[in-house]
Amino acid sequence: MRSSVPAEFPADTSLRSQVYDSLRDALTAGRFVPGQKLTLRFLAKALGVSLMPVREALRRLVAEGAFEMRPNRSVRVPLMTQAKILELRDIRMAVEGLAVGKAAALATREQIAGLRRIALEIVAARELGDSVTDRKKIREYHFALYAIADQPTLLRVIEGLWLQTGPYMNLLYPGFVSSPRGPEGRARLIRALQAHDAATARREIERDIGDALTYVADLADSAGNIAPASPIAAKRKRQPSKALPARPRGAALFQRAERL
Amino acid sequence: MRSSVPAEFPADTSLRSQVYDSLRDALTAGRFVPGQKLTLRFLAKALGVSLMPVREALRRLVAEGAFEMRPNRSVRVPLMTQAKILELRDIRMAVEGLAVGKAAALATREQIAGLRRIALEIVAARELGDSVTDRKKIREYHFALYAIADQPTLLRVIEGLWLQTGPYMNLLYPGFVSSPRGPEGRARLIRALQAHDAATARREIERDIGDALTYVADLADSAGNIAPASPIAAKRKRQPSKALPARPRGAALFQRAERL
DNA sequence: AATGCATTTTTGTGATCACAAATTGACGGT
DNA sequence: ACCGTCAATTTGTGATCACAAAAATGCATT
Repeated sequence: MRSSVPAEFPADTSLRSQVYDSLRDALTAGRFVPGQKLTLRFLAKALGVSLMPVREALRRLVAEGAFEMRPNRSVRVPLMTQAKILELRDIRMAVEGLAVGKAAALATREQIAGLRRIALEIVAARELGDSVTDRKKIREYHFALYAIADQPTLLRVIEGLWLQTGPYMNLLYPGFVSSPRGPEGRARLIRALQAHDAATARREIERDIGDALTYVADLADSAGNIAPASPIAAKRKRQPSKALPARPRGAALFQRAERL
Repeated sequence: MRSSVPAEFPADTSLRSQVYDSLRDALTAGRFVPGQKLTLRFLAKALGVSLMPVREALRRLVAEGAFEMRPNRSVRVPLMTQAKILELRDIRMAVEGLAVGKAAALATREQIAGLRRIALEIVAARELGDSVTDRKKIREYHFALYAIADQPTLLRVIEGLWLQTGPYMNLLYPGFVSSPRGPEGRARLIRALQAHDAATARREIERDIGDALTYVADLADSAGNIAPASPIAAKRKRQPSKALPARPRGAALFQRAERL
């Protein structure tokens, strides 16, 4: 009886994973300030749970590189540096390119049709200016694509990279999405999948990732980059705040996560 | 003043990280049986600590893919399947190839000299038949190489992949190391670094990883592969154990981690 | 005013406990 | 023998507490 698709997973109901989801969503939505220190008790109170679930969720996110643990044993939101974005760009191009190459060899007609449907939903959301569904569908498209490769370990690695890339992806809006290259690239990629042309498909996804993250990297200096390179520099008295171009306050960065 | 090497790190003294190290070492040394279920209380008693440090260490290892958590919320040692090894092979070729390509552009004379020294120590250990220092030096060589690329995020990803590959690497001994291609490959790679020839360096590391893990994958069927694809198959009565070539017992797999 | 020092508060860590879900084992019926 | 069923046990989860290290605060001295 049991179909290859397990119908429905039991879904983890533990408090720990709920807290994990909350923190992950808050992070990728950019609701934390880069460099912000996160204390267990603050998060526990904000989420209305005890320390334990927060401890475990936070530790997992640290292990996945979403947050970082200082030698002081305190956890903070990673700083946003141009170098890190470029690093993630190159890793993602390599790894997701690998996945797409394998997907090109295996893609079935149905899977390709599914991708095309999602691609249409993306342009629909974009025409409405609905950036939140836009992002959601972009993610859905990419992971549907990588799932075709049928490589669970590879997929895990990619998920980890997306988690680390997540906080930066807000910077794509609204400037980058106006570039009309996205839909064309997806169309070319889907055609390459149909033709089982692994090289072309791979080139397309690499260009996709490369363009987006290069754009984000160029913005990184002017945006949230508080980033002093050394902890020593951080001890310097606050500059008169005139040196930095007055951080874009509207850009949804706030000092204390008020409601997560 | 401050040199690029931070002299000495505070070093984490928490029980949690000690437990983490113990479990990681036991895993990569192959002291766990693939599929073995790990309970918190058993590990806590074996290591002489309470549940808490084991909980956190185990959770971290699960997040890193070293162990896997079943929907039942129990943790077990991942099964060893040929497909997974081939997956890890391809990912590692892509990612470590990327790192070496970057390293080739940056390698200094001193760094290259350091690599050559380690390469010599490898052949020395290998001549003595000392497989434990062999493995240690191989790891040291690879990570010294990747460190040249100076990409911390990339290095983290690679460490995660090595952690997942670790348990399989015992299978390289003693058969694979007798192949004399290793030293030659390292010599060619080092020459390519000197010439800043990124393409050649990359090709060499890919061949290194590819050869080793292809060899391991070929062994996977006959070795510890208990691996039924579906949990249903696992319920089948034990085969008369004649089908499998009597798992190499000397190879340090035992049912219960007696002392870790 | 700025700096050094002692005190207070905050924060992460590890231990212990209570509880519910899952696993195991025994038992009885078919 | 084969399987459901129920009880006993094991096991993960979350809460709470104690403690030590770290951070913040206050205060006195220069």
